[in-house]
Amino acid sequence: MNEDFLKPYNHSHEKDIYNSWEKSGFFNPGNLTPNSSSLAPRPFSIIMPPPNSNGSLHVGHALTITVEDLMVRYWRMRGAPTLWLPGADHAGFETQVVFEKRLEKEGTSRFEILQKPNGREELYKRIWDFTQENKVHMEHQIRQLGASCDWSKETFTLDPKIVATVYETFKKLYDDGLIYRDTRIVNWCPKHQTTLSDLEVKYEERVDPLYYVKYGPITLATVRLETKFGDTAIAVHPSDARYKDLIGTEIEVEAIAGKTKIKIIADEHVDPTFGTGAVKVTPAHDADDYAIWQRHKDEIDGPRPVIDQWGKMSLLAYFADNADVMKYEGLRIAEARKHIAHDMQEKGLIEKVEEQYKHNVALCYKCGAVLEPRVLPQWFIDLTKEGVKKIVQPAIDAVKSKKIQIIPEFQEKIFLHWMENIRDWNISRQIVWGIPIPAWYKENSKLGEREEIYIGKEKPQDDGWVQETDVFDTWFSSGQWPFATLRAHGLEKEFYPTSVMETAYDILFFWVARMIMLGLYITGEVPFKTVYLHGLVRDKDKQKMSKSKGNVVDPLGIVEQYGADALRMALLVGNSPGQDASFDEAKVKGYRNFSNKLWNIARFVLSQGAIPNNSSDISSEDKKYIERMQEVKKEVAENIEKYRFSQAAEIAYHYVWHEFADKIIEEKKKDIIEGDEQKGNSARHVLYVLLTESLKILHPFMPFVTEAIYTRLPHKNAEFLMIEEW
RNA sequence: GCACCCUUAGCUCAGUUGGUUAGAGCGCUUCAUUUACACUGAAGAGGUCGUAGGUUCGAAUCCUACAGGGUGCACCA
Repeated sequence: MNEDFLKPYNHSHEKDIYNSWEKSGFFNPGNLTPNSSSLAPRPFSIIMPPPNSNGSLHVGHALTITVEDLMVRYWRMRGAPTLWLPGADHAGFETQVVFEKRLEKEGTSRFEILQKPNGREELYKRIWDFTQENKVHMEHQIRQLGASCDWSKETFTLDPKIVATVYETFKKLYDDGLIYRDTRIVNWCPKHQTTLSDLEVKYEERVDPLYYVKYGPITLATVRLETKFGDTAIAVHPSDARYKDLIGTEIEVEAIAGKTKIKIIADEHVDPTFGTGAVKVTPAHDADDYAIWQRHKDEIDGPRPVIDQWGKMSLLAYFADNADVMKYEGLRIAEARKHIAHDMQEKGLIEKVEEQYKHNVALCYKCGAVLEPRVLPQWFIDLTKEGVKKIVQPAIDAVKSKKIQIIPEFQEKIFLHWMENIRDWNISRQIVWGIPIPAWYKENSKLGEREEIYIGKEKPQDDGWVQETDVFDTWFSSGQWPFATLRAHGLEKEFYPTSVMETAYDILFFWVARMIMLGLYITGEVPFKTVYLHGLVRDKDKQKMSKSKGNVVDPLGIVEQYGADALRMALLVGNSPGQDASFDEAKVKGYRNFSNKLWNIARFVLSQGAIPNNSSDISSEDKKYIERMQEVKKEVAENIEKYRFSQAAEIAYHYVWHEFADKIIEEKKKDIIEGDEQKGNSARHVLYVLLTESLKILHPFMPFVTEAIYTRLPHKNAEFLMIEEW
């Protein structure tokens, strides 16, 4: 036995194999020569979802890499010009949150740094360095998983060419009247001091007291006592008999602030069955109330903010002279609410309290802070203006007409439902880490008025222009990723639209929907023909992996222990699209054993003397074995092409272990030992053929061990199994 | 509130145009014992495919209702 063909199979040479692949240049489609199976090669391309450059890869990334590499290796062997373009995402808000945690540990904060002269530049530079470190680390990890992606095309979302494309898109949207800067009530995270899009809001059920507050002749129910200082009206349903006579009048109210007057208005959106059927209207701190004000602008005052950007009471503007109110100044919301409740109860202004009132609270999806709605000028993409469904409708049509196929199919309904109810997209973020919005405006407007705007990086000639300091929502740039990356490398013509977008279902709206909309808007074509959505990888007990639970599986630790091949198989088998999977190390171990099984098959077959071309004298029995193998190969190919990866992997696995190894080898062993020369040679031939074909069949799933064996074959068609003809 | 997904072996899950004895990994039982491979082989136990109806010659698979688990969207103070 060859000295380097030792048992058991040692996966520690995976790195060497990867290096030789990468050095060969065959990850780059420009270096591939079409093989004979590719009579009419259609390009196959995948843009890798760029991992966030703010940490390490998790098992979900490993699944992404596995599934994509499987397709890429398969199509490469089929002779298609195959491009897999890797990248990394600066991941604006998310990265800044991670970095701010680090600053917290250092005993400082982003706000402290921003106070310094050039603080913004310093902070940006530090986060830049942080992401570049992570990026290098992640690239290394992606290699360890065996990803046959074209590193020469690697792209970062902040590369100058990408930023230039993002600016062009923004300008075009603006020129088409699809971008506006306007004052709206938006989601504000008081911890991280930025607005968030509607998608970045998570709702959580909380139990809070519901206060029934006396407003003169009316009693109304509210949780948010502390916003009462920003009330500008009371609203009731127009047909509510209880309040009919009061509608349109001003009532006098005894309150903490002393005697005040407040107007009663009628609005269809008030539910007469809730509470007392009357609702206080606080346009500055509630989205619904803001909407009510917009419908009654002529009758009542607009937003009267009494809570500041840090979530503290800010009453100076309206109550400077009122000591009874000013004593709450600077208190946090929760604290203020308690004090106010106490004081109002003392004054007999609270009729009753429903202590166990269940309601949903809006939280920041990333840090869990309670969001405070605020009225602020922000940049929006108009996705709803009547007759301007320039962006949304083509995306809906593309999916409905199956120009884009979504796998699994049920996700299509979820996609369409969201798209059909889409709202305008707030793309401005008040953070430093991101692509600056290239705009200037004149600060001469009041709430609700449009101001003069100039789009461009350079300051306009005349005076009075203020530069925008907001940056884009990360998803605005990553939403352009397929065409932006291909353009940056001059590959749009050859590879756009891409073949498959493979990612987790939890970013269907965040990312996939935006890519479809922006891709169609800019290029007129879909960005990809198929969307394959994999499920989330949970831990052994079906729990979501998280650092705080301490159940995060490090995929690279698994790779070190069992090999990337084993991890890949474990992630693939039993995994179906759109369905969450749980990660079990025992399963990985099982497929590690399979690597060893394959290795030993090869050791045996090669030790018998490999006969590759035996044109004559193959027994009819052996011919059947080859035919059977061809069937299996076809089945595996069909399943891969239909995106049934689990099936494909299982068929390949079952064939190689339980048919080839367990049955055929045992049979042929007898022929070699007991049979005559002809029978023996026929057996040697069929074993060698089945071995080489098994290597091909398994290569997309288990690239390392198959390549390691291929290297040791006495007869080869190609330099690498990776570029063998399927 | 609306929608979607899941419910199959002890555990985690496959099972895609409805069709013979329902599969995989791990676990379990018995046997084999130095073999290409113990990271092994052979044999086996274990399933009313959530419940109740329906369609059909035939249902884990299609339809309806219900129950339990989960997710998304919306949200009325």
